[in-house]
Amino acid sequence: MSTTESPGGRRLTARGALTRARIVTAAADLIYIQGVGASTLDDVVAASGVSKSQLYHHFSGKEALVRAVIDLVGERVIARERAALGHVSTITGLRRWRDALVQSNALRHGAYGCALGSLATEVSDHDDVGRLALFRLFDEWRDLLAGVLRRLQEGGALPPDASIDQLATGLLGALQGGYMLAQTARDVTPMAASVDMAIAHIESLIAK
Amino acid sequence: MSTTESPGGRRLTARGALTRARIVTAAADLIYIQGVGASTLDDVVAASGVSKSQLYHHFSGKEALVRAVIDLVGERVIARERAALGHVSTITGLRRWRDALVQSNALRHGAYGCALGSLATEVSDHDDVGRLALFRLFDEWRDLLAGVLRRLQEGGALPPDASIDQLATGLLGALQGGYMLAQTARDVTPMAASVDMAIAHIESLIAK
DNA sequence: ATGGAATTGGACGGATTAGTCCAGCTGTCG
DNA sequence: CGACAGCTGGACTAATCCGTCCAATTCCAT
Repeated sequence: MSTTESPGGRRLTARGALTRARIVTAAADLIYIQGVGASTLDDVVAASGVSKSQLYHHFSGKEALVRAVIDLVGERVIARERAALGHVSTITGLRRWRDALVQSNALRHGAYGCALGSLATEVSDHDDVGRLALFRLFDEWRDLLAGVLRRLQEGGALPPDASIDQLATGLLGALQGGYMLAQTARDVTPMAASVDMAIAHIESLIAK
Repeated sequence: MSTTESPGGRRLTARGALTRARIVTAAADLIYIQGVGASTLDDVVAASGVSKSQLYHHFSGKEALVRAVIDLVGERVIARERAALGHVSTITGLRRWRDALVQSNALRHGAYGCALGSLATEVSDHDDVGRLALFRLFDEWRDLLAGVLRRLQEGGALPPDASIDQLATGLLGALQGGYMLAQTARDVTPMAASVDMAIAHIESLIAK
């Protein structure tokens, strides 16, 4: 499940695990703001307050570190989305989910985009292992959205012939595209418009 | 309109212009495939077959080159979209536009995503001038889509109270998000699903 | 044609970056 | 407690990358 390569069967003390975690969280923060390419290992060393050899003790190189960052960011996002979507079964709940994302993105005026999405565009064409990890994360996210839609369907709101998976993919796509447009505009508006369109479409399918 | 800084009032011979163009097109190709961060100036020099000093003769540095690439890629994309969308006034025409994009993306199995979109996520948080250029390009693209929707509206297909601009933004957002998911999945399917959802929504607004 | 500006070639330098090495410290387990 | 494996610190290297310099060549205006 995890792409992190914990070197073969090595022991890991509590202190080692803590150091490792400090490195990954510092790297994740840097990468979220600067991007993968602009974040150097020296940056990570400085930001995390560990030494170079510790970094190379825990990771075989930059690529391995980026993969660990993907895992961490993925866990964070999925945990957040699971909490937000896990029990939603109404259109109102879906709109609340939208509101939270829009508000959170508005705080930074659209900057940085989606932590997972930005990672995806920068990593996907360059590291196949990382790409696969991101693919699985997006799939998990899509599944959470599909769960909401399925509950809507089971509750009779959505017609039985509605293609849940395609709708969930479209919803996630609209969100991601909206993030990107908002990042470029430094304004949350296009992100809100994209998600709203997707939700409006789902609403339009609801039997009146 | 252009972000390219042609050094103050200098003359530019035909040969100079040709060299400049060779540099920018080579850089654009490299960046499309490798991304901005992974493309070095030495790469550009090697790929374009010009010398380092020529590059620095025509551009003040990497940032200026990237901005020129944004301009070039932007012109290409906008020209393509203008040709594809400029006179579309039916849902059928919109679907044909979708088919062309999906087919083209399918040829590369989703790889590389949208030339403009990938550029946007990598540049937006790092170079404000480049970000603004990209913002204007996306706005122009959105305008082309809005033109189609407006013609649909004027033809009576779309109701007069439909918010053309928000629909165009949603359509563009769905396309961009679809590109990103396709890039991560190395499969065009999620891109098709995203755009299809947006088009289906527009169709659902059509008065029956 | 001829002087000056535009253009070209490639070697070079300084800074940064990824990655190495090793000596010493710390924790764990018998 | 003692030995061994994990862990830490930071100096060090090799490579890469951005940017500079300058001499040689080509082009344009007069």
